Order: sequence, then structure tokens, then C-alpha cells
Amino acid sequence: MMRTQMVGRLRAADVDSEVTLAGWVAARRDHGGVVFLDLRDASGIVQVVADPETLGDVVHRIGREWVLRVSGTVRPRPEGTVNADLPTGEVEVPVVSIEVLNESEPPPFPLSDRADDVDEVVRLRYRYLDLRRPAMQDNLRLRARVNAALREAMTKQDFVEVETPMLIASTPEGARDFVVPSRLSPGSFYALPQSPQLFKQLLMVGGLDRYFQIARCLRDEDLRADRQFEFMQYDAEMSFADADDVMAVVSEAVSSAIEAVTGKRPGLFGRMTWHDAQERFGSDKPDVRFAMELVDLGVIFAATEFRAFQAPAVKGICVAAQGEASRSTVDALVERAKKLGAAGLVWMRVREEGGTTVLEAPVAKFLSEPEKQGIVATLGAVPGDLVLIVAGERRVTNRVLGVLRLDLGKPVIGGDLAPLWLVDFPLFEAIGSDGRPIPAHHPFTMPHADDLDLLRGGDLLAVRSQAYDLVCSGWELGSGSVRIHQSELQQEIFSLLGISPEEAQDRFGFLLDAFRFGAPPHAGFAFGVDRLVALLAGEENIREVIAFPKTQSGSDPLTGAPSEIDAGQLAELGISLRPRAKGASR
RNA sequence: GGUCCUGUGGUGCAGUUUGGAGUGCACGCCGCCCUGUCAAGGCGGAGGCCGCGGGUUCAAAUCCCGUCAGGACCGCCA
Repeated sequence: MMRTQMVGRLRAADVDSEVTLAGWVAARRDHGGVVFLDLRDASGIVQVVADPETLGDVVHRIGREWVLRVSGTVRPRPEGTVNADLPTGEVEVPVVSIEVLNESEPPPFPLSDRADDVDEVVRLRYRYLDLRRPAMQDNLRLRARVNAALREAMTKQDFVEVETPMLIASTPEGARDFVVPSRLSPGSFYALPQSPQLFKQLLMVGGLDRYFQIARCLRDEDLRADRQFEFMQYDAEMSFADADDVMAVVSEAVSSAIEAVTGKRPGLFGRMTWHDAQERFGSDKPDVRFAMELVDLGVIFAATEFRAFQAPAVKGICVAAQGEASRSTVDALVERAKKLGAAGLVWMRVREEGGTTVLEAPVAKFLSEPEKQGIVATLGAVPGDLVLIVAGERRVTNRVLGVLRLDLGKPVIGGDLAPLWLVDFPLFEAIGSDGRPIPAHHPFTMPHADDLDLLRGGDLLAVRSQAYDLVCSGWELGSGSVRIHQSELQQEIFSLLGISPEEAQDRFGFLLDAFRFGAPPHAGFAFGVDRLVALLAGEENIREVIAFPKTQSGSDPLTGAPSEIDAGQLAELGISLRPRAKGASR
């Protein structure tokens, strides 16, 4: 037997038990006559006490990260030497026998969580050492709990976990595909899945009724703090179900995951229409952990003399307690607003003067007294606040104020995740330069039943879809929709999008074929597991919750990927490389 | 493709604004001392292509140009 127990659970109650422990040396304190070693395993740290006189000089040689196996009888620490900072701090293990299982070179960077700001390339180059840090261990274990909770919640709700293929046909839709050359069909390529979207719909046609998967997805797009080439998606689809059914199932799964991590089950998820999110928060992923909502001031300025406010939309936000922000700070906000596409940004300091609330600003002289009072009343501004107003085209106005709101707002630290369903998305996000509408979701999204007339009648941008997003603390976690399952309606959408029947057949023929054989009404959802885990772990970057992530340029400092392959492999695949465009680098 | 930020012994930083000797701090590492420490302590020591290349200059970590690597963001992510 290698060990009798893990080190982290030793307590006063274990005094007098004989134990054998195995782990890494997290720290050593060599006093000459006595050597203290902090022995670390996956469960924590315990202090062991080594006496060079009985154990020999080897105890002076032992360094950080050496791997030891020690035996001894647990004893209470002497009076006054208890370490309250350690769960095991009441006890220690005097070493009777010691075995060096492996020596270690000194680690290239501190493995303590107190030194958390090491260059990320160094951490990734030695990820196996980085993973020994308790913070990384916690993140990966938290992630495992989330995965387990999601699986359990879905299985309990009668969902069948089905694996879908990684080597699939490329479809020219959506993100850039990662491709894999085919050896047996030189010149042909597989694509790695961007998501199991089409397969899960086929599973519905196949009568699985309720499918889920925690699926690996790959997209060859630029990386970000919340985006990696490959990521994990909780993916679900259900037959004979509407949007509410799907949202209920997903809410249950996400709630279970949150409860598994925090011990606390979240309340009912909020629900907000896309339109409200735009008008109140200037975003399609509103962070509702703080207010500072966008307020429409259009009524106040309906007949204003002030040119800048003679616009389709005049809206403002009230920034609490920032009324005395420096001129340079305010000027920076104006610049920011202009950069975001606003014609300008009107700012006003809210002050108190002789018992009344007044607005002080360069533009104040252009505004009438009722207008100024209207601003204060409508925004609920109090002395000390800063009022920011943008006027212009409604979409731009909302977007600019939404960004400023996020720049200036402060979510409550340690608050709830604030999960929120966003519903009633528009079916099309814009009309392209070719006059064709651009789908907001994907072309299989079911239009809202009440808006079918609009679809056929005219105002395409007003058509709502049966799509829904899950937003958490300002992060877009995922999205889903009711799918079109009738080929007539699907053809209609394709023709609106300018996709000919031949083209549709060419791109998604296998799905359209399947739909001719009694496809059930179905709906589904998918969200990013990495993002949910990062939120729950309090990390701003999903690399912190991925064991072996890639850098922003898509490389892996540990393995050296991506790397060149040898000529033989290329030949076998029937691939020849073009010479490098700009002078060979390697 | 673009904007911005960063790059200095193994690690984290200061030094760059205003050019003047690789000058400094903390940790780690090596050696010696030390029986109650908690990131032990004391004394001593080693360790540098200032990312790389070019330019300006009597002189470059410092100024200029390019380049590489990393990061945040825009584009992109149906």
C-alpha cells in the first residue's frame, strides 16, 4: 500500500494513528537540528517533522517538489505552534521512515497561490506544474462538478447522451472550419464540428426524443479571453417541445450546476425581451447585476430648440456619485462615445444650489428650464451624480450608452450570477447590401407564429424569431431556438435569404431529406461550458478553467503545436505546400 | 487584417519620462550556521544577449524603424 490516506483530512481526532503519506514537498523549513516539510497532495497540506539525526543527511537535501513517502504517528502540535491558517494545523506527523520516490529540479516559478501573477506563457510551458497549484486544482475540480451535475440533471430529465462524429462534412455556413485531409480520398477533407447542430436535429428525426451531449466544438476564428479554438458545449435538443419546455430543462440543468458549485440553488431565471434589453441596457447580453438603466428622454425634447437633441432618440444614463469626475475623465468618455459611433456625448454635473438641484454643463445654456428639470426628474438624478446623454439613431444611441454603462457600472462583487433568458429575438439582424436579410441566428430558426404575416408582408426586421439566449452576469452563455421542421416554411426562409433550392440541397441536403420523412417539431439549446465554469470560478478568462489551453495566437507553449509535418505525411495525404509568401521563418 | 499594452538573471518588479558603467529590490538557487518553524531565520555567493535585428549618437535597457512573442479589444465567432 502506497499510502494510508490523503494528507488534507488529518485532524486532531487522528492523533495517535499511524499513517503513511505520499506527496510533494510544498515547502521546507530547515532548522539544522529539525526540518519541517509541508507535504502536499491533491487534498491539501500537512506538516511533517523530520529529524536528521535519525533519518540521515538526506533530509537536508530534500527540495521543493520532491516526491516523498513518509510514515509516522500523528501527534498534536506542541503548545503555541498550532497553525490556524491550515485545516490540518492542529497536528503534525513526526517522520519515522522516509522514502524519496522522486527528486525534482527546482520549479521554474513559484507554485504557491500567493504568487499568482507569473507570465502566462511560462505557466503554459510548464502547465503540469501550474496544475499543482491549489487554485488550478480547484478550477478543474469545480469544472468536473459542473459536468457531473449537468449530466445528472439531464439524465434525470430523460435525456439520452449521444456522441456525434468529429470528422464531418464541411458546410460553408458560420465560422471558419478546421479541416482534416482525407488519406483515402486525396484532395478531400473532413471538417471538425463547429457544433453538433445538424446531427442533433437528425437525432430528433431519428426518434431519440430528448438528446444531450457535452460536446467538443471547434471553430477556426481568432481567440479571446472567452473564446478558444476548441471549447465544450452543453448541447440539447428535444422533440414535441416549445421554447418554454427547452428553457425549463436548461434552467434546471444550469441551476443544478450552480448548486453543485455554490451549494445554493438560484431562484427563477429572469426573462426579458430582446427589445427591452436593447432599450434598457443597450445590449443583447445585459449585465443586470447593477441598474444604471438607459432612460428615454425623447418626450422631454420632443420640441427642443437644441439642435443636437433633435434626433430620433435621446437617451441618458445617470452615473451615481461621479458628478465631480475630472474634466479629463469626462473628456475621455466623450471620446469613447464618438469612437463608438455617437455624434457626441452631452454630460452634466448634478449639483445642489440654494436647496434646488441644478445641472451644470457646457450645453446647459442651450436647454430650457423645464428640459433641465425633466432630465433630473426622469433620470432620478441627485446632487453628486453625472448625467450622460446621447442623441441620434436609436440603435447607435442604445449601443453607445450600453457600452458606457458597462464602463462605469460596478456589479456587486460576490453577488449572484443573475441568469437571464433573453427572448423574442429578431429573426433577421439587418438587411445586407444585396437587399437580402441576414439571419440573426441560423436559417433553421422558427419565426414567431404571430409574425408570419410580417414575414410575407414586408417589415422583415420586425419579425421575431422563436430564439432565446441565456445570459449570465453580462456573458452570453448560449442560445437556442425552435427549429423549422416543415420543408415549405424552410423553403420560404431560404428563398428570402437568397438561397436557391439547388444551393440549399447542396449545403444541407441531408437535413432537408431527413425532414421529408416526418420530422417532429423540435427545439434545442447549447451553451458554453467553459464560460459557465469560468463564471462560477470567478475567473475572467476561460484559459484558467481549461487544463491545456492555447494562447491568443493559437499556439500551445507546452507541446509546440501547431507544428510542421514531414514530407512523407504530406505525400500520403496528397498535399503539397506553397512556398512561404514572406521569407521563410524557420 | 487593425488598435492599444507588455517584454530587464529562474520568478515578480524598479530603472526607460530627461541617453552616461548591468545600478537596485523581493523571492528562488548554491554554500555555511541553526531543534519549533509556518513563504522559517542569519551570514556569504553565483546567476543578465535588458526578446531579436537595424539605425541615430562620442555613448542606447533608455530615442527611432523593423521584427518576434504574449495579452486586451475591434473585425471575425450563422
